[in-house]
Amino acid sequence: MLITGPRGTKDILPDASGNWQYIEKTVRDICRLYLYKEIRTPVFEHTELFLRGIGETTDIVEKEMYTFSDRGERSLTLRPENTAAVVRSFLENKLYADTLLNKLFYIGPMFRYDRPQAGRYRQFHQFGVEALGSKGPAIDAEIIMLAVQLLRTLGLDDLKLYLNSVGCPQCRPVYREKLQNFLREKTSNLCSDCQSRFERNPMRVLDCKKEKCTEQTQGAPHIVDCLCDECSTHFDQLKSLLTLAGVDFVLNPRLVRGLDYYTKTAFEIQYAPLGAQSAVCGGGRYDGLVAECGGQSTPGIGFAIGIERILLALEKQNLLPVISNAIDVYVAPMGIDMQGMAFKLLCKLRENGITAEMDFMEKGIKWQMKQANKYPAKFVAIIGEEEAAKEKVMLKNMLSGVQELVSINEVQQKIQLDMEA
RNA sequence: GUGGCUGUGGUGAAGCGGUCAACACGGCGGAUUGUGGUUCCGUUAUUCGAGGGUUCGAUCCCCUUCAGCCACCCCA
Repeated sequence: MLITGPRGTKDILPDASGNWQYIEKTVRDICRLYLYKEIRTPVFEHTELFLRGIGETTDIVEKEMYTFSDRGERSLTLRPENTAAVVRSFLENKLYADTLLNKLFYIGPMFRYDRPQAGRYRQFHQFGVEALGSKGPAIDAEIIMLAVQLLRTLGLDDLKLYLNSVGCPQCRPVYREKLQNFLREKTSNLCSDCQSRFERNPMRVLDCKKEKCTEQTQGAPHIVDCLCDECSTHFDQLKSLLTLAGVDFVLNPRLVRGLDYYTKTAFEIQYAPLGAQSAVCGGGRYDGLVAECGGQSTPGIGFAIGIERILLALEKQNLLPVISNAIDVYVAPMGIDMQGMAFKLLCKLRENGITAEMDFMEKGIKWQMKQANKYPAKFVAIIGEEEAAKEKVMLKNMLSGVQELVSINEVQQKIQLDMEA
């Protein structure tokens, strides 16, 4: 039996890597436009970072992390997300000393021990953005616009932007208690998951998709009605900024993020045709995270986009660019004796920036012509005994079928002339 | 982690107890040994995800296992 790749991992094969490069390039272009700079952090961190950053009772930490001890008995974890690591790096490298506002992005693999499904892998890739330093709503709006513009640039519409505010340490406990009071006598009617959520994280009950739970939560108090003045003003300002920017959004009072560090703004962008994996982008504000990681209290906001899911969406909509294998010249030696001359020509063409290929399989002219046609090649430079004797090449234009005998030095000129035309 | 469906060549797939394991694409060879895209011909699965069992006989039935997909959970 062959050794297979681990469950939930996927090879990005030659035919698909072009699609990844296309997305990565689009991401980088947009980030340049918004002046977000790339940060690259390690794929593993001290386990402690995620316990503190993401929250010990979150599903990610409780059951989805790849945690192991290294040979020095350190507990390490393959990053399940990258915000905590960016914050760690921000503090460790004192990025706050360089500028008041740090605008960063990352793109790379993340790891979660989940049950695999289409659009859900154990090693998956996220593009994410983090802005550290500003507490005002304008940066929230910018971040959301970046996500929206990226998805639009890729050609995706039919996207829904859901928005909510989850409050801050001032107002959230007040809301939490209100919600618990509302749910208290209904707990017996909730699903078993929600019964345990009632104590631990009552806000997640609102997020439950089970019909009986949704029924019970009809008329539940909304957090947006319980926000403190600061959070409420922030939320109102964000909404008006987004309206000014011309983006549609849907207020979703039930939207709760799964990571503990979120405060105030929470948002999610969904692409409905992906079914259960429709959440294509998720993010929000995390004003408490930097302090939680041991730094000076610094506000922050960010989001992450799942690249596999974007790819699925683009495939579904037929929005992926066609990647061409076209080449300028195929050099075809007729027989092994001509190989040296062919190779010399090949090298010369490439030195001059001409996309060229030759036969490495030592096949006949017929096979080589077929190959040339497959790429397709604009020209084939045929080198037979007769041509070789004269230090010349039979240059065939594959489109017109016209061929002429030219000297080795002329090949390049002929091709460049054609390329300009 | 729970439940369901699926697993046949490089790919897309028929077959569902005894077949030579269809067909299509692709690959390779030829017709056309100094010339491609069309056409035609030939060839391409000691084997049906892996392991075990039932049976005279298993791709087909049963069990185990692995993997993928779908829903839940969670999330990007």
